[in-house]
Amino acid sequence: MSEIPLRVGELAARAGVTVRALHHYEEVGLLSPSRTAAGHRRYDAADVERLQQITSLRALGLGLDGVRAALDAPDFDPAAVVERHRAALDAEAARLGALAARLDALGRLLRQRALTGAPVDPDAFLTLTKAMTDVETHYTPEQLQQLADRREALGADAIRAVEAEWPRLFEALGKEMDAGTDPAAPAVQRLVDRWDELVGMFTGGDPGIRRSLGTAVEANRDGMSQMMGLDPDRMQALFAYAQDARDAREG
Amino acid sequence: MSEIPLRVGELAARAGVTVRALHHYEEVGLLSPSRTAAGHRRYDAADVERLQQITSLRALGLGLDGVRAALDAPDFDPAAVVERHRAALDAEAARLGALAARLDALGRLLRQRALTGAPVDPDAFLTLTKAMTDVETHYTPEQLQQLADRREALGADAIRAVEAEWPRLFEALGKEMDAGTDPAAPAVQRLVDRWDELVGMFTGGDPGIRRSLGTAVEANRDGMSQMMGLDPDRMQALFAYAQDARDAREG
DNA sequence: CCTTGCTCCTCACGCCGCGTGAGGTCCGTA
DNA sequence: TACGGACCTCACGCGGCGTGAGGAGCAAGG
Repeated sequence: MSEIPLRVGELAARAGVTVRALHHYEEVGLLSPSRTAAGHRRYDAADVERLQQITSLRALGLGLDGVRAALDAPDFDPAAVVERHRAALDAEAARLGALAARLDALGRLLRQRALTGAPVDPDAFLTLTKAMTDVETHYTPEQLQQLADRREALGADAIRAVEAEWPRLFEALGKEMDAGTDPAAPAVQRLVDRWDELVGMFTGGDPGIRRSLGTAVEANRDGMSQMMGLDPDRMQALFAYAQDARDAREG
Repeated sequence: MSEIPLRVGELAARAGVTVRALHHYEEVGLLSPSRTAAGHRRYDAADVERLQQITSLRALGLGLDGVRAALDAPDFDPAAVVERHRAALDAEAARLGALAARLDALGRLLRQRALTGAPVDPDAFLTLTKAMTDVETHYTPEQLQQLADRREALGADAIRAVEAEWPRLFEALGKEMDAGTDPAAPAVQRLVDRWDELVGMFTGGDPGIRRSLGTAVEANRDGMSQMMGLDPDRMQALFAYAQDARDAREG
């Protein structure tokens, strides 16, 4: 525990910061050590303590301005600082969460295409990505939040199960359609019921979200078919067939 | 749906980006429109499409380098890009989470001091902050993660309840100590049992974490007493009294 | 044809928290 | 006195634009 003032390198090593950072703190007027005659910096005990405070506040994620405010302002409300900063953190976390959601969705789509053997070349990737961001524009921020909540509530396993089921469902329904089965037939009805059930898991039964989903599909058939790994025309036909089945059910 | 090439301002408005951004994309070689004789930029349909791809990829959180890689590299693996980027996002989220945990802990301490009427002047704030970061150095990253998990498992309400209980517990135990009650007395035993119970909620019963907590307290009595809103000497005395009670229980 | 008012152009600095040299000086020890 | 290491001061770089400054093009009205 030497009491003699420290030189930059020594202080840097002890405090776990770089020499450059110490220089920088001095440049911005955060920490101003005394100098020797030759101009070498000397950090005394007070400087060391101030540096510790600086690093502590920095560890909270405060910017150097915030640190200066906390250290130099005589009137400053710690609780308010913590709260404001916490709010900023939350906002940032939300932003990251949104990005993560997008990436996850994209990852799901890529996995799906891998499952169905669809090509995943760069072009498809770009189309897919664009389709995804397009779709987002059809939901309000609140709805997107609801969707995220819904996914979290369902859990990753359930989502993966649904992902795996979709292509099979499409294929099965496509076979019935190709075979010319009556949309009112029980086999078709079961498939379409399951379809609606899966969609229901996704929408959480919210009619607003359902409507938005509808308009999103309407507005971007090509993108949606990309997302489903189907040919646009075939998707169109499948949707119509499923709608016939629903009409037959109700009427 | 005009098919004529767009001017910067128009494209910017439609695509939801700024003119400066379009200039920038051109500077870094991402999007190079043709020019009129006078040097004004003209964006044709291909340029518009490329911009859409750029904004889509940017919306995933990719940097401009990443965007260029995705758009210009003929061989590039979408899944790998998504996965790598997702991993980076997770790391960032973890960093934010750590910050949030620190801020929450600090917020708890500030609330606690407000409860007990202890002063929350800037100095106390700084000491507190420093004590917190000091304490962290006594835990391994794994242990810190465990503690975070534990807090999440307990939930905010339980934590708040515990927070409110601590000062009362200290006060009650302090009264017994001041009154000279035998540490083996049932009243004291009950209080110390509750003490250990609360600590157990925090540590999750992990002996490693308990040891680290012990060394942290040992190493920084002043800081810890700050965190508890007690005088260091009184904290010391309370700890000794509680230990006497534990010894009496076992022996 | 000229003016007006808008859009466009090209520099070029600023931000945030340092990292990373380059080129030169000082310090402690042999 | 010589040497190796620690120190010094510039000064640019990063990422993704924001924000002027200062000037020229463009469509429409007078």
